[in-house]
Amino acid sequence: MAENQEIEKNEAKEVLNFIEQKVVEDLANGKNGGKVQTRFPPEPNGYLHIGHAKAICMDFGIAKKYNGVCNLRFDDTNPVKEDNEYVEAIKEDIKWLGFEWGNVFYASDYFQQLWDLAVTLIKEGKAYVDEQTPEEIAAQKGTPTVAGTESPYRNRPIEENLRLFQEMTDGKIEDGKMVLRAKIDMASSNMHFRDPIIYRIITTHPHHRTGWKWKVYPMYDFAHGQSDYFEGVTHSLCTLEFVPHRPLYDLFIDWLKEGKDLDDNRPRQYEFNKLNLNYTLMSKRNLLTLVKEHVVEDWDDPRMPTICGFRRRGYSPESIHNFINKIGYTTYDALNEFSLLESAVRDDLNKRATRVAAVLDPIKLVITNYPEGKVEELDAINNPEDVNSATHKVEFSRELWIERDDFMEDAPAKFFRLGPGKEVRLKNAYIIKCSENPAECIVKDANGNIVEVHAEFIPETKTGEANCNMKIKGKTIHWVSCAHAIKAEVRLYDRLWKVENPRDELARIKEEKQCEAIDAMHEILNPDSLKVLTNCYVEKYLANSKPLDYLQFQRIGYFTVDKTSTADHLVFNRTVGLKDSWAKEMKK
RNA sequence: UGUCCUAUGGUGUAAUGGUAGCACACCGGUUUUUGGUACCGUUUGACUAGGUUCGAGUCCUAGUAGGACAACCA
Repeated sequence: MAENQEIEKNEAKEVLNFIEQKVVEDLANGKNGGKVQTRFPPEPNGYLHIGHAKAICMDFGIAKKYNGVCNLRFDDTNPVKEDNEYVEAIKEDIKWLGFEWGNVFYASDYFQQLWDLAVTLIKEGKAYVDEQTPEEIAAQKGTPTVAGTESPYRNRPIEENLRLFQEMTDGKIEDGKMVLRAKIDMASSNMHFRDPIIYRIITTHPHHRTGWKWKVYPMYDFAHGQSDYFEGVTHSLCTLEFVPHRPLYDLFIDWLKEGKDLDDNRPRQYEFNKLNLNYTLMSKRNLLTLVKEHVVEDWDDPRMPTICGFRRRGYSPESIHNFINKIGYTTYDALNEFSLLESAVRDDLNKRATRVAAVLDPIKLVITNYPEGKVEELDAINNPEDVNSATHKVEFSRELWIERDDFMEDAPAKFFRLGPGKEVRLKNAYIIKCSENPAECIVKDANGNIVEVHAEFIPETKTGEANCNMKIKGKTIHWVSCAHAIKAEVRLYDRLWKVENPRDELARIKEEKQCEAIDAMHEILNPDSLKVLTNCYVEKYLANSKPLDYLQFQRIGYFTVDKTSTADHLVFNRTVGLKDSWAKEMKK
């Protein structure tokens, strides 16, 4: 009893990550009037990946848990790269993960406010129009260890700045000829303070929402923090690389408030570590390259680390949540093992996947003492993990397909499947036995390849009947009836990259060979990331399966139906293999 | 030769100055009509050196190692 209480106590003791602890603390102190508001701020220039899922679980999770609101805000300040296609895809992925946003906002909602502030800053002598080339500006920026130098345009008259910025806004200035810069400190140890560019001219691309209205667009750093402020965000959560941006956001808000009431409830930014997964390349830029260069089929290729890729691969949202919960949030730049994600998806799918029979590499098994033409309908449990599981029917007959791997002519001692003199149980059916004499149980073609296996069944061992629990040395193997099974295509996916840390490796190769990203990628791409099997047989029950159904091909792995699957041509994707201690044993 | 951040088993992560736990991975075993699942068990850890303290993984200092920051990207 005392022990049970102790266990309950331990379970009740919830571990809060450092950001949750801050939120709890703020709530306890009555900060922000007890309000919690977060936001998820993607740029609509690509699809969401599992790294975003970590941020989504944080942003939406905090709001949900502490009775707050999480808004979706598209940081759409660069019309050159952004598109509405991505807006819709991002919404779909967030919904699939199971989260609901409060409002949908866009940084472009604030273009006027931001522009007004820019004009105010010019009037206050805090911003100036620079006419130098990007190269000149970059050269003057200095380096992290060497102070920058001031632009010759830094101290031009306010009236002139005002006039030029207006001309930029009116589309009278060519793209790239001028920018608006904040006047801060060219010698700052924080590079972001070295007179950051806050507005640039873009006249050649329409914005996905504002069309051709604007000719000047705010830079991210001038839009992001203020957008949070405009919306009333209380906890502005982001990844570690934005730590040095935080003081800049704070400064802009000070300027916005004209120095008044600076000790306010402004958004407080907290930074956590982003997700790094081994054997996985995460950056949107690189993922875009894979799509554009047709290395993968599309953003939702099941080998992609995108949310839609994992979805098509057969991952459940819950498995992704569980994985994110397990890796946690810290300020340490970690590299997580992919096997942890795989264990999360196996764990979830074990509870929910429907068990079916599929033979991926078929060899014919003839039950020589089973009557020709006879068919029995047997019961197969959908999920043994579920005590209330339904069942479905499977047909048994004289000729079956079994897995080629499940028969060996000369087997090692620990091989408990079929072979001369060996007996196994056919799942949900009978115990069968091969003759001791290889000539009686093996049929070979002219090249010596085994093309058919013969065995006899023991009638009274039918599952559910008196002797069904008869002890035998062999294991239980799966099968499908030749006359009833459906031919199918099965796609076996494996990791896309050969190396554990493709990000670093890619950088190294590019540096060494001075080549393009795509060329470097080809050196570390796993040539076996996709194997298409076209000669597979699945049980008839699968004729009615639908894309994204969670399935377990018994003894093989978890699978789902691909979106390209049709009644005439079934296509299955392998989500993840079952743990295979036999394969491990064989490697020794 | 800057600023900021980080350092706990192989990997990731707990503890909030008081017995270093957990998960994954690994290895071994039990159960099993999935060589799956479940269950049990073994091995494995505080970057280094000082300091504060009755007591330091935790606080301080220095060193070491790693990361972030120099796009008219976000």
